[in-house]
Amino acid sequence: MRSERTRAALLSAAEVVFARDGFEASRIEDIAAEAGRSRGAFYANFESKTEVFLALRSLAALRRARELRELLEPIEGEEARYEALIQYTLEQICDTRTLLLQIEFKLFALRHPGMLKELAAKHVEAVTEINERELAYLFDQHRHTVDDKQWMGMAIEAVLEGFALNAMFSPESLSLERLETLVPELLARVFERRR
Amino acid sequence: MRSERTRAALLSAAEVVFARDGFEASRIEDIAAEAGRSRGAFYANFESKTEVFLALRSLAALRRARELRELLEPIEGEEARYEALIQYTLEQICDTRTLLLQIEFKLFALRHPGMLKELAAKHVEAVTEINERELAYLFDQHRHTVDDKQWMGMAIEAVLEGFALNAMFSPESLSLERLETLVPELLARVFERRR
Amino acid sequence: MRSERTRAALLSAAEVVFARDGFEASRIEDIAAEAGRSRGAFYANFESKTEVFLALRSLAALRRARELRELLEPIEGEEARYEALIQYTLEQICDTRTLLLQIEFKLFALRHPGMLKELAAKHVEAVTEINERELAYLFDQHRHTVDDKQWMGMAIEAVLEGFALNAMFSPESLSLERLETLVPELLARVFERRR
Amino acid sequence: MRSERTRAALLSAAEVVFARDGFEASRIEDIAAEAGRSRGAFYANFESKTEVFLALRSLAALRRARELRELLEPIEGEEARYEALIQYTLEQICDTRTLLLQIEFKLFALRHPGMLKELAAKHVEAVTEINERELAYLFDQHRHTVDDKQWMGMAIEAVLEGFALNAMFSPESLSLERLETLVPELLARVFERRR
DNA sequence: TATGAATGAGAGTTCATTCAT
DNA sequence: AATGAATGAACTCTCATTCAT
Repeated sequence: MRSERTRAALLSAAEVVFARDGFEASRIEDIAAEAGRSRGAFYANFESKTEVFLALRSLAALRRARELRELLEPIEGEEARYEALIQYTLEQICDTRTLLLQIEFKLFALRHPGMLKELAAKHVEAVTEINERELAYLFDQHRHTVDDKQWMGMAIEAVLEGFALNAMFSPESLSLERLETLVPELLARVFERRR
Repeated sequence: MRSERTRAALLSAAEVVFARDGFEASRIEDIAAEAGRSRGAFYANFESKTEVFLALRSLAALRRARELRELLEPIEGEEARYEALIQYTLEQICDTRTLLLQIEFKLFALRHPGMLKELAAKHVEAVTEINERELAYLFDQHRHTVDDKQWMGMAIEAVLEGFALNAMFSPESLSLERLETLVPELLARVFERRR
Repeated sequence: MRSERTRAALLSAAEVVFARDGFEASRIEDIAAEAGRSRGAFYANFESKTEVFLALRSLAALRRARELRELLEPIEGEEARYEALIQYTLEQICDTRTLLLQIEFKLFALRHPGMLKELAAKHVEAVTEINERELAYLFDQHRHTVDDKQWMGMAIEAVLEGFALNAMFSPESLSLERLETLVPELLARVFERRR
Repeated sequence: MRSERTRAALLSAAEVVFARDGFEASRIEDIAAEAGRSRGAFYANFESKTEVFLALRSLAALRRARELRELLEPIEGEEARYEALIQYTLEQICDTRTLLLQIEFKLFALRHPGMLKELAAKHVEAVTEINERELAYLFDQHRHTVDDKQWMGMAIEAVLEGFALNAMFSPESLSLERLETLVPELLARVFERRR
């Protein structure tokens, strides 16, 4: 269907523009232009600026779940899987667009108290579900409760977002090499692993 | 002088409003109202929204340096000082307003490429200077270079900002108690300390 | 196309408002209202107040050239043509809107030194081109150089603008009848004609 | 008195600023600064922006009358006086500030219909009075009525203003030398003199 | 479904004017 | 009389959204 492709193009464009300019400063016109479409096409596919922004988040969660599954499924052995997971997480730090969008998303939620509870719940659920479904077998089932998985997921995001933001802000101080040794160490602490 | 008080009131109000609404969504009118002043008073004291925002950052850096000095000066013994420093840093995570403002500031810099280099340099310098002047004697002088102090400072900010943002976003997942044990552990890693 | 009509309506309205209120005192809102459109329609068609103002000038020059051609083409004989030209020029003095706009335009140029050179050059070129193309055959080709045509064109404008402004200011002192005898005499001097 | 000097300084500054920027675009702050005074000093001496602007006109008329008297009184012989008068008038074309201010004044009057009648009457009266008192004996008393003197005065202003404006706008087309031959010729026509 | 002209609320900013000092 | 901080109305311009096509 024509509109399916248009919708996808707009979402993709929105991702670029929101990450680049921030939610507030992003203009519908720029998103439409980035997608090679018109303002009208935007409003034929989405209710509002807010709607696309939030739609983007759901997609990102789905994408991450799929990526993780595809990555870990073929790997044998808990240790190897753990290594792959850490590696994947570390790589995420380079996906600045997604991380920036995620920071933006959380700031947005914070600034719209009416939506905060719902947005946070949905987000945490998505994160935890990934952990639960994709990663459950990585952990000693007795050591980690559902509750553990929740805060661990959020803690990983906290580390990723914090370092991504600051590395973008001052690549001189936080070089990629530094991150490559530092971030895995911190993540290991979160997972309560000794390396 | 009247204007001295007005300027201070406006800065204080700007801090509240910028943290609450974000830089882009903040309206001069709201800042003025929060300060009990008029829009005109704002423009008599500041060139633009951007100017106050950046002025706020300089003040925050100064404030942090002063606080740290006042905290550590009277404390005797390296270990006690380190404990106090970690404690102070942990407490900062509760100063959500300042942390939110700092995230906002870094996003702002990222989105104004023309200013990024300068803003980042100034910020890193401030952070490093704090480390240099206030914290130098805390560390084994031979183990840490100036370069170390730079990235360590930024890494601490990364951790603080990441966790502050996510704790605000989802206090259910990242409760204060959790942070109180987790964050010091991570900071210890950054300082390469065993606890 | 809708926008074609809107643009024309806005230009027409701008002419009225600029002449009535002056460039500086003219409000976009008034121009839009005069055209029966909204402020937004204005900015969809023009970059700024300045842009419309200058666009108006180009149009006026074109209009004048066309009017002159249409007037003089069908007339046979140099003397008859000269009479018609003087008549046309005299009639222009009643087109107070255009003259007021022209004064306003020259003041604008004077007060924007960065644009002055360019605006003046373009204006003089337009005036001279009219003289060159439409009026060349009216003059003894050996007596008038291109340079002559330049200053003559500007001198005519000087007389028209000066008298139009003062006649509007004080119609009691400078009545239309007075102008009808005085202005042609002065123009004759400019053209170095005896009547 | 202190305030006398302040008032004079402000008037003088206003002349500069109004001529340079036009009435609408002129800012009280600029006038005060040009006079080395504060906004408050301005409002201690004048009611409003409009008031100074109009006050300036009265002063200019007085100044011109005095200048003319001082110029012509010592000259013997009608012909010599006429020459001096023409010379004086021609020189006025170089006093662009005054002429610009005069154009601005007439435009202002035109755009404030409520004041137009009164302003025009006062202005024409001033011009005519100069002619009447200072210049009466220059003319053949039987040839020129009061009415004549009125329109002649205004016609001279029309020529001066028109040429001054256009010479400033495009000095390339209307050079000072050209004006020096052209303007006296036109003025002679106005005075119905053969040269 | 898609276009893009048009809307209009609302933003940042300016500045004539007021007023406490 | 003079200062200059403060006011607030009014301005230009932006942009999410609507709507005729």
